[in-house]
Amino acid sequence: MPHAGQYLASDGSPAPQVAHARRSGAPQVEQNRASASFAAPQAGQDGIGASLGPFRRLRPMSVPEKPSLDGLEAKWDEWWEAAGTYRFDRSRTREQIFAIDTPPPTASGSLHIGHVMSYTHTDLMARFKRMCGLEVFYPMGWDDNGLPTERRVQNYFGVRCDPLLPYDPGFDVTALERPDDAPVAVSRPNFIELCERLTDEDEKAFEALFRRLGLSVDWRQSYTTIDETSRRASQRAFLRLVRRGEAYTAEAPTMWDVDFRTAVAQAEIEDREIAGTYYRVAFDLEDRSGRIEIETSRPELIPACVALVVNPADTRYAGLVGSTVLTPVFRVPVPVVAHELADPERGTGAAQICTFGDVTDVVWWRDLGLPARVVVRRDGTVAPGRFGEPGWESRDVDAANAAMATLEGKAAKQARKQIVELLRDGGWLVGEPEQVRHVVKFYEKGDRPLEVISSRQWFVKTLELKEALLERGRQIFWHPEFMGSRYASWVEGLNQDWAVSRQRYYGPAFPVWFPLDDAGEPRYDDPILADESTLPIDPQVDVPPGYSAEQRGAPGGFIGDPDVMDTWATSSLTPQIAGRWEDDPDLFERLFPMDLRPQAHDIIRTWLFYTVLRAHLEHDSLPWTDAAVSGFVLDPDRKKMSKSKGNVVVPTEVFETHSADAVRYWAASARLGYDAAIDDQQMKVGRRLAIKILNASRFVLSMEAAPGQVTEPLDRSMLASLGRVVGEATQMFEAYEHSKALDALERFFWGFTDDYLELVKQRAYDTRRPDAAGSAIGALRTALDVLARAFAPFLPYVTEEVWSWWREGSVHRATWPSPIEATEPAGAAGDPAVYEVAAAVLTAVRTEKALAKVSLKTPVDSVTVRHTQDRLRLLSQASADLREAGNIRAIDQAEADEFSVEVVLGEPNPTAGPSAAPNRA
RNA sequence: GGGCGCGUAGCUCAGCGGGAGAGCGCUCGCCUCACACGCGAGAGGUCGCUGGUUCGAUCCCAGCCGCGCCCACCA
Repeated sequence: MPHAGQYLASDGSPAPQVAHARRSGAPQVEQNRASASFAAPQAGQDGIGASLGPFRRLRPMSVPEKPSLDGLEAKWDEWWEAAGTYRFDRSRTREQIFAIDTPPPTASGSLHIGHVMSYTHTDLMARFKRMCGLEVFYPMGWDDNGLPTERRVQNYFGVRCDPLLPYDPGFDVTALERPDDAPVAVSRPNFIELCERLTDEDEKAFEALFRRLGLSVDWRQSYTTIDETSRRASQRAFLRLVRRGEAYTAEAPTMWDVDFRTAVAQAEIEDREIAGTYYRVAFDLEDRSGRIEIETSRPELIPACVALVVNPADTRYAGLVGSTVLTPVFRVPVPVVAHELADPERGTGAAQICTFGDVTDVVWWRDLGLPARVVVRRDGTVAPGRFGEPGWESRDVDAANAAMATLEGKAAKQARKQIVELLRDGGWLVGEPEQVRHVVKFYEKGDRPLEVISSRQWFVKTLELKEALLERGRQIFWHPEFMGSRYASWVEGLNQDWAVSRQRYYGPAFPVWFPLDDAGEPRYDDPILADESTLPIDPQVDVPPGYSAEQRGAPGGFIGDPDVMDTWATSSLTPQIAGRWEDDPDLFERLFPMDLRPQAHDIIRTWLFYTVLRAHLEHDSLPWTDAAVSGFVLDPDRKKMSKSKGNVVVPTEVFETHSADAVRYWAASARLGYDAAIDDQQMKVGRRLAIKILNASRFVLSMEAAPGQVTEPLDRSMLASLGRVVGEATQMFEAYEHSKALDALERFFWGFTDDYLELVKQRAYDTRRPDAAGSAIGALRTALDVLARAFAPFLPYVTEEVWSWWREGSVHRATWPSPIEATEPAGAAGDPAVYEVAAAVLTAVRTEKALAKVSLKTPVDSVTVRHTQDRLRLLSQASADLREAGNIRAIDQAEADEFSVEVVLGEPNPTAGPSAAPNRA
């Protein structure tokens, strides 16, 4: 990792060696800032010499002979670090600061090209705001806690966490013996150490990649979601939720992943369509007067059936509501009940209510006050039969338990197969099972359908806040605007409070203990909360106030809450964490609420939503004013990239192939909110632009004549046009339309090199006319100065390089150009039309030459331009330049309504040869 | 089922009430003293479909078709 300290040690010089004598002094942020006030060369003086003073003495115009993109990234990354170019100055007040709530990428696995695009979008805005004079707070965070890391550690080291094991201080993972390849059990503290070790490596790799991308992050502000600050903030915020009654613990049915063995929240659930089977099953009425048939895809839950439900308006079942049926196989008497949610159109119109098959079951169970008979355990297997016990009534207890014995220990699929046999044998299976595809809920990271399992969890109240949260959403400035509707539809669809506890290991613990009663049973309704001043704490290690360590687990003593927080419980506090909430109130006050939340659209319902929720509850405010939402990166066939498809683009490879500036150019061409295809061609275009900037700058700076006052109408016209473009780009940037800002600038720039440079080239060389030459060079340098700054957010490396050839400090601390500044050197504003019409005629001349297949050097005997009087008058002001650029002997004008150009070519240049000459190498 | 977005040149996309555009790709040409990692030019489109509003519609309105995404208590 390039690092200022290391650099000093190895080089002995206080700043990186960048081949410029003027950089031999230690770069200072203050100096850079001072140079930011430097504007374009002033009219009437030597714009270069006057401004550069000491630089000119030391090294008059250091422009490389053969400019290249090679090596720029390493060189400037190092220099920016040493110079502290992107360091945040915390002495600024809130109004002077632009604070960004950077997304902390999951530090487990690898960064992909989607990160590259999204983070580039953020960096564009950071650089723009910084150049506009705002002090940008742009930290980086790493999201290292949570399941992805645990899973990766398990696979990487071949271990699994066993919380019952004691810590082994001498544990050496490299010496692990793994007979049978089975995972080795390690203690929770040892497991966490492994998590830290692995994420630490990833974080280094991530930083290297982001530095290469040229993110203008202040790396001193970095945090991780497992570090002490994050844990303290998470625990503090949680304690306050509990104290305010906004979080509570309860035993309740929750969505549960049987593989990870943890509760999951609504936000982490996704629907997947999978193959399934509908079975029609008969329930006998207790009075033997008939049967009620239901359809179910989960017959294995029949032992957990507590009622049948029909719609109250369904006449087919009207007389049956209130009667009792016996469940098949298990002969459990259950009532027939009515509920609005029962859909007469589905299946037979009657359904079994089980504890619990899905969320609807929970609703019915709650609304109707039904008992619970749970048969699925936390690992997803069927529990032993308990029929005959209280609450487990059966008309044939032995048969019921015998049936359960054949199901016990089986996972859903096997149990289903087994019970279908029992149903068939008993004559309860009606007709043939029907194969269907149906939608089932999955944990987004899981492989098996979710179960609904009752367990004790911590919840944050969200349902009662729907309206307030919708209003918060309306207060956010969304970029693009339509992303606000995603947030709204999510909030509207909330159906459960946020389950924030996870039965996992690698995350902030709940700063809570539970007292044990005399029987040693935890009193969950009476938690002992940690003191805020002691945070962060680990309730498994630390002892609650008023207790001694020996009382842990003993009757009358206490136990620590064994769970950890949902990863979003921490990352929903990124503004508070990065802003050192409560740890550094002075800093926090200067940052919060922040300005910008950048992110991708897939985590609106998680990260964005939860962040809004937390700020609402804790600060009664929005966490930031603006949300900039990037789209996804698709492969060239517009398919989503995934490892399984093998179409994943590795960021380091595209940097190697195209350069970081080129990759940024591609990313900047994509608008916020819209998906973008990975596009090699677009990166090549970006690379071409970067190289063109090098060459054009070199060309302009290598002209020997002294820059002078910009007096020529064509020069003034070009600057007027530039001023207009700068104004447009500024407006676009402010509207978060970076791609349009880039487009406007790029369009101007190519015209600048193709037309303007060609038009004034000869004059700029003309030593016999110093005023005319000086006007061209003055205009060229002003344009160069403005363009370097305007392109700086997009192409930080190449713009810094060309800036360094003749300017002091960093271009990234220079001021964003203003339209006035661009046109100022021309005195009064020029008329953009001179440039426009001259370029149009030049193009017409070129067209003739191209169609005649002759060299562009070919002389032109005469050109007749027909145009309106106005335009012809403007054209005359550039006709000398035009004649030189097109090698034209005479330009005639004729008034006409329609623009047209007549070109009479002269004799071809004898050395170049006409198109007929086959003199190819 | 509800919502959002998108359908414009081979590709990626801009435009949006009155001339259909850019870049790439393609074709042709040019070693023009910054750049051959370059320069110049050309060809190429009933602007998804159908109606409506308008003097006039790619652009506004309605409906339809197609694609993508988000949301939803589809037993």
